[in-house]
Amino acid sequence: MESTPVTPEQEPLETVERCAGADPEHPRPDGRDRYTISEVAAHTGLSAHTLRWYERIGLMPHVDRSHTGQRRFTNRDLDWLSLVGKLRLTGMPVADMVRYAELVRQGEHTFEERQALLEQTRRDVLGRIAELQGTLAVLDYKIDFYADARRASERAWA
Amino acid sequence: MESTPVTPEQEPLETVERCAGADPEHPRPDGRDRYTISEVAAHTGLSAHTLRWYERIGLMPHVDRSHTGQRRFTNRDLDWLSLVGKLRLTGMPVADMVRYAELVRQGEHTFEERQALLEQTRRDVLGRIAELQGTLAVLDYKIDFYADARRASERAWA
DNA sequence: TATGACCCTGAAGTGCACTCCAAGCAAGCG
DNA sequence: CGCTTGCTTGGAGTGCACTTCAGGGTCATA
Repeated sequence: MESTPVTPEQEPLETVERCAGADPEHPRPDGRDRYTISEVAAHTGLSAHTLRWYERIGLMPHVDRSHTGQRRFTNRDLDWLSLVGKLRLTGMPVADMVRYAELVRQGEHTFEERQALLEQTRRDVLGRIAELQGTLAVLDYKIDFYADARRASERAWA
Repeated sequence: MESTPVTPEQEPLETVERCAGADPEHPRPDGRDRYTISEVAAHTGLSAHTLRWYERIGLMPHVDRSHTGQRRFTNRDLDWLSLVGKLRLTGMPVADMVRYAELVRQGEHTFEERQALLEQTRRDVLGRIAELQGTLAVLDYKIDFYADARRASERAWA
């Protein structure tokens, strides 16, 4: 018995939060729009604990509740979590994601600041990729060294 | 007054630990071979605390001491730290670096395991780069969205 | 209606990689 | 000689991102 009917006019939360990060490997459980916390946990790979914690620290845009107070996540929440998952993969600290969530809550006049935040993140990601590629050079150098040394010592026994 | 003369025959520690990760941006302080902890901190960017901590957890191959018990790092230590720095950039956990350091201490018969460890690290780095590139797609998508939206709203005022 | 799986909360705990602290020794300088 | 600066130690503290706990309430099904 779910008391709260789906309010058709929720705050906008921008279509942009909807379409990015379509996730083909975890197909959304069919046509429903109200998921329990464990369903969302299974879908996102986050633990139920983590989902509650995200909500507490302001990283979720106000999750719906059933008449008895249990969380009921919507498809919009799933979309948001998919974006959060991507931002987490960038290495963005949680505090910055909370900041971004705040900006989204504040409406369209924060577009500029949101864009700036994502552009900074983009630069960080590019830098990190470059760093990692730098480590690959050293890794390859040393892997080759060990491979050569082992080949040489085998030849010595032949 | 440095008591311990530089023992010419130290344990091998393999030439490979010497040559990888030559660091052109922090030129080594000229021809010396005995550095204080703060010199090494300045050179590596690590704090003196961290250098002591590295030693305590077994991530350093036994650092030399002056007659009064102060640490005296050698060029070999600097080389090792430069490698450790690279491994740290890969995201390798400290525990794994300690494992690698143990293998180095144990001598040449651990070449195979060392190679395997670095190859696993290499795979991890490649995976991480792919992840990051995946996030770039989402970032670019959303940055474009905000840029377009802002351009559109500017046009609306014109 | 009873049972077992699921959900709720606030608070405390965990693991990682440092980072800082207190108390003390040692070297160089006026 | 005193002062400052730098080094030593063991142990405690920090920040982050969860994770677990204690002590309950709720839901579906037999």
